Amino acid sequence: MEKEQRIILTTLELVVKQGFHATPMSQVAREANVAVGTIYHYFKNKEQIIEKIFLMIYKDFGTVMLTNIKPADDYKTQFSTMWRNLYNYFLSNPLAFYFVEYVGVPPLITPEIAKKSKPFYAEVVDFCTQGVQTKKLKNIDEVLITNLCYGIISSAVKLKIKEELPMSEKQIDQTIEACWNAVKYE
Amino acid sequence: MEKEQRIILTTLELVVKQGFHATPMSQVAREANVAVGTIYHYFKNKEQIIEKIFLMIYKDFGTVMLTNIKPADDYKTQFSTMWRNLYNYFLSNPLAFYFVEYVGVPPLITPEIAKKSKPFYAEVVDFCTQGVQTKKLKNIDEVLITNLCYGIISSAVKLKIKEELPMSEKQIDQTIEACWNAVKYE
Amino acid sequence: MEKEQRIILTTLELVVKQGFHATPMSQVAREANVAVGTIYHYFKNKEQIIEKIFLMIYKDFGTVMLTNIKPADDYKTQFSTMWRNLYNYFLSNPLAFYFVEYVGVPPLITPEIAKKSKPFYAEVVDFCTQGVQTKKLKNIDEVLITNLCYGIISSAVKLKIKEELPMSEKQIDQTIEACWNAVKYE
Amino acid sequence: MEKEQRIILTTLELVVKQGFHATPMSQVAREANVAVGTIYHYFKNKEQIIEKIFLMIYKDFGTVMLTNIKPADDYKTQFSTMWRNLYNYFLSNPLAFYFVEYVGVPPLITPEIAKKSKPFYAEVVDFCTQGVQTKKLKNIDEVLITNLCYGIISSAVKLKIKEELPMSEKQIDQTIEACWNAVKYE
DNA sequence: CATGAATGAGAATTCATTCAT
DNA sequence: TATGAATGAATTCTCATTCAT
Repeated sequence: MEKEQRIILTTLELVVKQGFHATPMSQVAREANVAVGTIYHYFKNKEQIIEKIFLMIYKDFGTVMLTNIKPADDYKTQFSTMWRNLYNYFLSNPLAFYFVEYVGVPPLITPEIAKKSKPFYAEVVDFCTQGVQTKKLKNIDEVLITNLCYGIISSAVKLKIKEELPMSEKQIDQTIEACWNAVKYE
Repeated sequence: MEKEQRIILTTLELVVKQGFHATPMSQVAREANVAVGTIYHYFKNKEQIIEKIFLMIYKDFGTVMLTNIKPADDYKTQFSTMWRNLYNYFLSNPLAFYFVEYVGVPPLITPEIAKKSKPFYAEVVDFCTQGVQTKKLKNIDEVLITNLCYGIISSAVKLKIKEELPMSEKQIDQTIEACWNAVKYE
Repeated sequence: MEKEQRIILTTLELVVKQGFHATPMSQVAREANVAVGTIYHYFKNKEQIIEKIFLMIYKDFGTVMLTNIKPADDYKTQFSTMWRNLYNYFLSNPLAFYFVEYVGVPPLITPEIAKKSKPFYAEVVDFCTQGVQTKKLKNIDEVLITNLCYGIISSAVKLKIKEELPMSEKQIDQTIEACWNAVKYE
Repeated sequence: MEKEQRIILTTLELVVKQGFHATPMSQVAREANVAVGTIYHYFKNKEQIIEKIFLMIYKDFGTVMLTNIKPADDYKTQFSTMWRNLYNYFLSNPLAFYFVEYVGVPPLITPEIAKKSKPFYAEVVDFCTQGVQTKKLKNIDEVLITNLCYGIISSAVKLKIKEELPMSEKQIDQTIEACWNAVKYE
C-alpha cells in the first residue's frame, strides 16, 4: 500500500534524526503527505509503526547477510562475506543502522517484539553452528560468536558514520579480518 | 552536594528505564525528594543533567579500565585486564551501560559533548598505540582497535543483561580472548 | 428495513451504555454489521438517529400504557393498570428506560423534538382530565397529575434497576397505590 | 481555594448546558480564567471534577432538606417542609438540578461514587423510618418512600423549569400534598 | 444501495520551565 | 537556597462525515 509505506519510511527518517519522542505525529503526517487520521487508519498507535519498522529492517538484513554466499567457497570466505555484507548494508542504509542501534531498543522494543525478529537471522546463527562443528570456528556458543562479530561490525560502522575514521578499504579489510580472527579455530 | 547528586542519580535511573523524553522533571523531583524548582537551581535545563551524567560515566570507566594494570605483566595480560575491567564495570553498573548505549547518544549527545569525553579514555587508546609500536598488536589504527574491542565487550554485556546467554566464566574468558585474537600481532 | 433497524437498535444499546458522545459511529457501524457510509445513507447525522429512537420509544409507551384498559373497569382500576403497564414496560425494556431518562433529554433533545412526542401520550393525559372532571381525581392540572405519577414510577424503576430495592410484588403494589393516593379525589 | 472553586463552578455550568463530552477543558479553562494546566494541577482528570461536583451537590441538599424542621411541629408538617425545601432548593439552583438529573448519573457516576453520597441524605431516610414506626407513614420501605417523593418533586421541578406549567403556589402545594398522600398512613 | 479509506479539526492531557515567595 | 503553583504550547489520538467506487 502506497500510503502505509510512505508513513513507515517518513517515520523511520524522522525518528532516527530526532528520536522517537521528539517526533510528533503531525510532522510524520505532513512529511508523508497524508492526514494525521490516515496514520491511525493503518497503525494502532505510534509504537506500532516502530514495531513494523523494526521487523522490516531485521528481515532485511537477515536476507542481506546471505547474499553472494557461494557454498563452493571455503568457510572463511563465506564467513567474511557475511559480515562484509552487513557492513555494506549498514553503510548504504544509515537510517537502518541508526534505527537498530538507537531507536529499535528497549524500552520501545519489548522482549516480545525482539523475539519476533529472531527467525530472520537464524540462518546466520546456523552457519556459525556449522563452523563450530566442522572445527572452522572455536568451540564458542554460536550466539556469542554471532554477537561478538556483530559488535565489531557495529563499532566500525559507527566510526565511519561519525567520521571519526575514514574506514578505508584497508581498514574495512582489517575489521572483517578481526571478526574472523576473534573466533576462528586454533 | 547532597541534592545535586540525588537529582543526577534519580535522573540516570529513570532515563534508563523510561527514556529521556518519557521522563518528566516532575517525576525526577518527586523521586529525588526535591522540588521541581530546585532542579533548575542546579541545572540549566533537562539536557544539562544528561550531559553531566554522560561525562560522569565516561570519566568513571576511563578510570576503571586502568585498575589493576601492572606494568610488570606482559602486554597481553594488561590488554586483557583492561577489557575485563570494562566488562565487569558494565555488569556491576547496568545503569551506566544502558545509559552509554541508549541514552548518551545522538541526537541528545552532540559531537561537542562527545569530544569532551575523549580525554577520559585517552590512556586506553595510548596503550593500544604502544601495542602497535611494539608489535604486540596488528598495525591497525588505534582508534579502530579500541572500538572493535569495545564493540565485542558491549555485545557480550548485552547478551548477559538481556539474559540471552548465561555468560559463564568460560564464556567471559572466550570473550576477552576474542578481543585479543581480533587485534593481536600475527 | 433490515439495516436501518439494526443501526437504530445498536445505537440505542451503545448510547445507553456509553453515552451519546462516547459512542463513535464507527462502533455503531461495526456492531450493526454495516459500513459507516451506510449509516449516512439512512440518517442525516448522529443526532437524527437519536431523534428516531426518541420518537420510537415515546410512541411505544404511549401505546403500552393503554393496553388492557377495560372501560368496564372502575376508574381506579384503569388508572392503576396504566401506571403498572408503564412500570412493566420499563422493567422489560431497560434500554428504553435509560434512554428516556438519560439520553433523550436536553440538550440532545430540543423542545421541538419533545413536542413531536406529545401526541403519543395524549390519551393518557386525556384520561386524567376525565378523572378530574368526574371527580375521581383531585382538581389538579392533568399535566401535573401525569407527571407526578410518572415521577413515582420512574423512581421505582430506578430502584429496581440499580438493585437498591428488590421491588417485590408487594412493593410494586405499594408504588402503584402511591400513584393513586397521590392524586385521587378526597 | 479560589481557583479550584472557579474550575468547579465553571464546569458545573458548562456541563449542564452542553453535556459532559460536549464541554472541552479548554473552554472550562477560558471561562474559569485559569490555564488548562492549572485544572490538572487540582484534578486528576475531567471525570474527577464531575465527582467533586456530584458530592458537593448531594452534601448540599442533604443539608437543605433539613432546614426549618421544627421538632415541635407535627410529623406531616415536618415531612412537608422537607420536600418543599427540596423543591425550593432545586428551583433556586437549577444547575444543581440539571446536574443531578442528567450529568451526575451512570455511566459517569459509578455505583462507588454514588455510595459515597449516601451519608449525606441518611437523615432524611431516617426521618421516614421514624414515620413508619410511629404509624405516620404507611408500612413501606423507607428507601422506597424517600424515592417516590423525590420522583414527585423532581417531576414538578422539571415541569417548572421546562415551562410546561407555571407551578403556581397552589400547584406547589398540590405537589407537596401529593407527596404526603402518596405515603401517609391510612 | 453499500462501502470503507481518507480527512483534519478538535479533544484530553502532559510537561519543561518560570517566578513570587 | 528551596519551593511548588501556575502556565500554555505541544502532544497523541479520536471521530463525524465525505466521496469515489
